[in-house]
Amino acid sequence: MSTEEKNSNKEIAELLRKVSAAYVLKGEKENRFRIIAYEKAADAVEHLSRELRDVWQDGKLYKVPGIGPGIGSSLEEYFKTGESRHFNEILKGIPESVFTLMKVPGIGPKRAFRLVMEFGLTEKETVVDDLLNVGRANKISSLEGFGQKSQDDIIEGLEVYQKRDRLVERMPLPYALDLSEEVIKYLKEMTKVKRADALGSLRRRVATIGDVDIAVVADDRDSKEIVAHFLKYPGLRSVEGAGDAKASILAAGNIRIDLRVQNQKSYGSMLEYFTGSKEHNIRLREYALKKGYSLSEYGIKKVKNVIPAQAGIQKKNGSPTVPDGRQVRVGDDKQIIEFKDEESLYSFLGLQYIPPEIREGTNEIDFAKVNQIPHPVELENIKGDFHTHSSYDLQPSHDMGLNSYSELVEKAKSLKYEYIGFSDHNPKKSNLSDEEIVTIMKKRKEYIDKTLSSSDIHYFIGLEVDILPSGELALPEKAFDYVDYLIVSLHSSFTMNNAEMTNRVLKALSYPKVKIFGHPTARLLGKREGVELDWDKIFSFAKDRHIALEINSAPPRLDLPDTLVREAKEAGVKFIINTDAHKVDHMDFMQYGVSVARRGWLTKNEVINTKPFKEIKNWLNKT
DNA sequence: GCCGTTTTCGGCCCGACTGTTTTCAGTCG
Repeated sequence: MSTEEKNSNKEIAELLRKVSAAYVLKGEKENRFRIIAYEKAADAVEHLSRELRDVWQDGKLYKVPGIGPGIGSSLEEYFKTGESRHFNEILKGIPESVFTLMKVPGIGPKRAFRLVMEFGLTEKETVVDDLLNVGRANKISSLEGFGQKSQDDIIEGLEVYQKRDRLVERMPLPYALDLSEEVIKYLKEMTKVKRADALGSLRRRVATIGDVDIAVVADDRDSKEIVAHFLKYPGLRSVEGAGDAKASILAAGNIRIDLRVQNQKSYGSMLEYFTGSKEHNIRLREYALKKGYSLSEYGIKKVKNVIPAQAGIQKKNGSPTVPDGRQVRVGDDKQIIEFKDEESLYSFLGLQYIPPEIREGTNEIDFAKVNQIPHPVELENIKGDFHTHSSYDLQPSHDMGLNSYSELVEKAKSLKYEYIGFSDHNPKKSNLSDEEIVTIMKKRKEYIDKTLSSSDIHYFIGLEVDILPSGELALPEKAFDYVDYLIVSLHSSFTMNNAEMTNRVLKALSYPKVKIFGHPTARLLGKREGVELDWDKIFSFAKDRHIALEINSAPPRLDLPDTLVREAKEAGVKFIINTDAHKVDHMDFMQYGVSVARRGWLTKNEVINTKPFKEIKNWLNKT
């Protein structure tokens, strides 16, 4: 994960943050908004779903929000020549070791610069150790503006950094959800806990989770007791910090868990605020400010002339209801308006309710203003699963499943599905002749049809076929007669360049009966980055040929990633949400794929396996 | 330095905590 290739988005975001920090050092006051601008640009680059360099080459650099003429021209120069004179000028005189120290908790740009300069710690490789030595020799506390406590905190921060350096992995969503449910269950052992929710990235169902945020509703007077209970959580490894109404601990695996206790009256604002994302909150506050409201985790304050939103506004706390469109002088009314749920908060601001999954600060607020937030697909809409692996032995190229076709069918029935598709891996090509493979496939079809002849659920016979490096399929075409559909996916040779990989995939998608592109980026969360593809080409091909992009629900995959899902949706592509189950229990993973779809703004209309059996048959026959 | 169904100029999110402080600076989420 620590790849910092030249011109990667990660590297560029880091560069922009360095420039931002440099402006802090040059003068935080006069550069205040420039600093924010660079930070915003860095965020935007970091969250981009494709390489900024490619965006630049497509001539769309200035379409990236946060990149304007100033930063943009510097970046162009950087792409062309490998450096930017402007960035160099700003960064001049700031040793690299300063930026290393800034990664230590509790050390920001100013302290980092000060410490590096005071003690001459210009070696980037050793600066953490060097500063630790200086601190242990009791030399920091005598600096002006530092004291004993500062020195202790810095030493502690350095030690944490050293330990945590290699452990900053984020965990896949499903594991974090399990952990949060366990903690919530533990908290609810106390009857004074009226309600507990997992917030933050967990509630937004982000594919990987850094730390677990949990909020609790309780009376104010009970909060201390609840915090104390939390600090006795059996999975606790250490206490990071604890106050009256909040605390954070490290659980096994160095997972940070934050707890906050709040009363019911203002819980809506709390939920919104700690659900985030940070970008969503900033945009929501900017939007509120334009309407004359200041937003915080406690509620809303009026700050100036108020033009209320169109939809009738009900003021809480006895404030007068303001008729539509009338401008009202509120003066210095500092009263805070509280919201017990999020619906009333968004509605107060004249916004449609925004589901947590899409609160990412893209353009959800613009959509909510005009009531255009689509109704997201739900788990209950799913009518079948097309990616399941059975224990039928067709000498497959990869892992077999653990359960029989009949058992998969039973599970599908228990999930109230209308249909199920079987997609074992293709027979291993290197061990078998084409004729042998055809025979195996024929026998398999006969076996399935015989075994399930009296089944009261519809089934489809499919196969998951490897895309060979050449783009050919690892299945002879004569065997296609024995399947209803094919899933094609990448299982090897992941490191081709973009153009080669794109051609490879397009060729694979051109074969008859190919209806699904399985786990399209082939990423493995925390282990392997996704492949490079020209997504525009893939999307338009898939759309024209009625090929569905898979959203693979398996916890380590969650692939296609949500940002690409949204782009594909805008390109008119259809999707299918599958589990890639290798045993019946895995079929319960469907909820995670649905979360990815929701984060990609999908409604059920764009998800093929929400359609009834008849439509599925039509789709399978479309070419 | 960026940005605009209230602006091409005049704005730019909000609050907590902590420490070294006589009113604030730095860091964090």
